[in-house]
Amino acid sequence: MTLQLEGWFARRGDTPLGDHCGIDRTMQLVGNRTSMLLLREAFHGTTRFDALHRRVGVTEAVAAQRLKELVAAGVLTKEPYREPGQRTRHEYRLTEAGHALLPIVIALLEWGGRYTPSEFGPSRLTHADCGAPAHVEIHCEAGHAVPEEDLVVRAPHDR
Amino acid sequence: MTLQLEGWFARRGDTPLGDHCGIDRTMQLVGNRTSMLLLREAFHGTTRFDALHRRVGVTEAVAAQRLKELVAAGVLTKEPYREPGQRTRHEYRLTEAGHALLPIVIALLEWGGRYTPSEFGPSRLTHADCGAPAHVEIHCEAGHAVPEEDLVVRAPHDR
DNA sequence: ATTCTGGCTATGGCATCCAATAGTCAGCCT
DNA sequence: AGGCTGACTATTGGATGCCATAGCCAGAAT
Repeated sequence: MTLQLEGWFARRGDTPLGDHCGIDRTMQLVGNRTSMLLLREAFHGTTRFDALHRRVGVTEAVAAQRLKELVAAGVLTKEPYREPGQRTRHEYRLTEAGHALLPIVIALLEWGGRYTPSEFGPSRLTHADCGAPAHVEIHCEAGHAVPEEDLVVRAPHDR
Repeated sequence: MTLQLEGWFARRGDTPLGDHCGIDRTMQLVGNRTSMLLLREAFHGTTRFDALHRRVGVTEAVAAQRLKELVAAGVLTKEPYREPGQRTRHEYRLTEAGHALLPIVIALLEWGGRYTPSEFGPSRLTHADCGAPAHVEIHCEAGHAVPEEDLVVRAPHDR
């Protein structure tokens, strides 16, 4: 009913993992509501400060602060651009590391849609090519869907 | 380079989504470091208060508070049990909704392992049945892996 | 009867997150 | 020249998250 642990994960005592755990490090970087919602907007294609802060529904001060952190964390870039006849502005775009956050964002979206009540239904995810419903899943490189009890977590450099 | 939006998502102005967004609701329930780490331990099979608070590395007061919230959110249950010759204790176990958080937790783990520096390497995930490396992916029900640009997000009850 | 352990609760304080309000600055528009 | 807009910065204040320390209570062990 739970994961299978290997390496020293399996026989550790009560010592906390602390920064050795990727979950912890990820949560410290992007584990707050505003950052996740800003990332949602970035995945929706929103690039400008004004739209970002408005669509997330947060004050400008907070949006500016979180965006600065996300740029520092390397998940967004702030790049100058100019539309013809406009002055130079900046746009926020996902880096490769930022794009790699998609499974987290979609997993949050799916879980919320399924397990938290809302007067509106959940968003539906589909594959553009074939139209079939899409979901976040754990898959192995041999192509199998991996259920929780078949997932092995091996601690780094085994000892 | 971004998601494909359908329904009113595609043509909304600058109105914030607020609680209509599952990401937001999920973050409000479990979007903090301690809750995620407690969930990590739950997936590792840890059920007792003492072990949970020690292995997460958080004070008892905070652990008690977060566990209470997780139970209230319906992702953990607190059930009495007794070992022979021991007094009644309580164990914290994942509910079905709790187990459904696994993709979020694993996605956080994978991203942290790949994009945040650590003196130790990342944890390795494998499929117990075939031994192949495993990852969190977005898949459609027809069996295709869905890249970001082919993922369609349709707003609830299209209008 | 006293001690010990597991599982908490209580208190105080510091830090972070957020809202609300106000102000700044650059440059286009009139 | 003055106003407007986009993109911020600054300040105040409240709520939440966390730590550290201390205390409480039930029931087994002694």
